[in-house]
Amino acid sequence: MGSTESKNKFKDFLLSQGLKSTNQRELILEEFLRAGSHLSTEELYLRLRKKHPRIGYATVHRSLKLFAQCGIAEQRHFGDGQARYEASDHDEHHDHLICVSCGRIVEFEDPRIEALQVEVAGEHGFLIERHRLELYGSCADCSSTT
Amino acid sequence: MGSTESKNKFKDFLLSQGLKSTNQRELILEEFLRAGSHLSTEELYLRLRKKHPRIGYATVHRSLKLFAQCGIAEQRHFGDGQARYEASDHDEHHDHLICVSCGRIVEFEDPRIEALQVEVAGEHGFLIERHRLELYGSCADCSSTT
DNA sequence: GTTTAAATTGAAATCCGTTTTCAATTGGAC
DNA sequence: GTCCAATTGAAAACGGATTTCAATTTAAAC
Repeated sequence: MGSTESKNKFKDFLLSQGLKSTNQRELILEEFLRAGSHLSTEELYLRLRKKHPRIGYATVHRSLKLFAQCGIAEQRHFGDGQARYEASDHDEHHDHLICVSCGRIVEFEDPRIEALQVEVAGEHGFLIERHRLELYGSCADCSSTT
Repeated sequence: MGSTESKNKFKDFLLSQGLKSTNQRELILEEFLRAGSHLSTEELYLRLRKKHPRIGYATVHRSLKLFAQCGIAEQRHFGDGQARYEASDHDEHHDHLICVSCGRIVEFEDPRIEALQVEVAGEHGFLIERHRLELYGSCADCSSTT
């Protein structure tokens, strides 16, 4: 999903919900899209504050929740105790590789794993809605320097 | 890992770490092993308090952490914001199916998925230490009643 | 059994990320 | 411009996890 597309989708969402388009929401969305994925609320807030010191943490928090509701962002938890958000790309689902040493996060997808998940769930009578697959380990850089 | 085995392992662990074997720790471990898996600290604490009103939440919390350190328990997070603990079974790793409707948690394992994980990680230069795979959906009971 | 030093306990306080409150401000329909 | 509802930011509240600390218990030494 492109940057313009996300912005339009968000505007449509605001309209459809009777919500207002504000300067803060535009600034926050722009920085969110620019900043790359997997940012925590805190990180996005700090980035924004550099240029726009009058934006409050609560507004960043609320905006990220709106982005998630509207479908242009997704909330993730990688076990470090804080929520992270990434821009959605509805065409392609993906999972994550997380380097336990440097924190690098790499996205991947594998249809074979997805298929097996459905199969295994079926064997237990489950109908899958969503899943979470995270692989924790060392990335190439961190493995070589040990 | 049997109940007696876990108790012995915990005693050895306490000795090796210069920690003390106490009445509370024994009671908490017994209830933990009896209660079945995926309990939160709160849940275990409430169960214990029925028979032993003088046991404090902090002690339950600290004991669970010790169980995890010693290897007879593992901490899990299923996205409801609180940690859960399950008795370890070091022979057999497993993942989880979680029913989003009734909260039922079913364990499963699939070597084919595990193998693919290693393969995919390798393609990205990662060496996997551990992973987390959770499938969220409706269990048979909940699917049929809708 | 008594003494003693160190570990443990439980209640309460603290931490820390998330979420809510509320008075002041802003958006946008009219 | 007027008006009402939505929004904002600072601060407070929240909730689970963790720590503090004085009192207690453990178990090793005597």
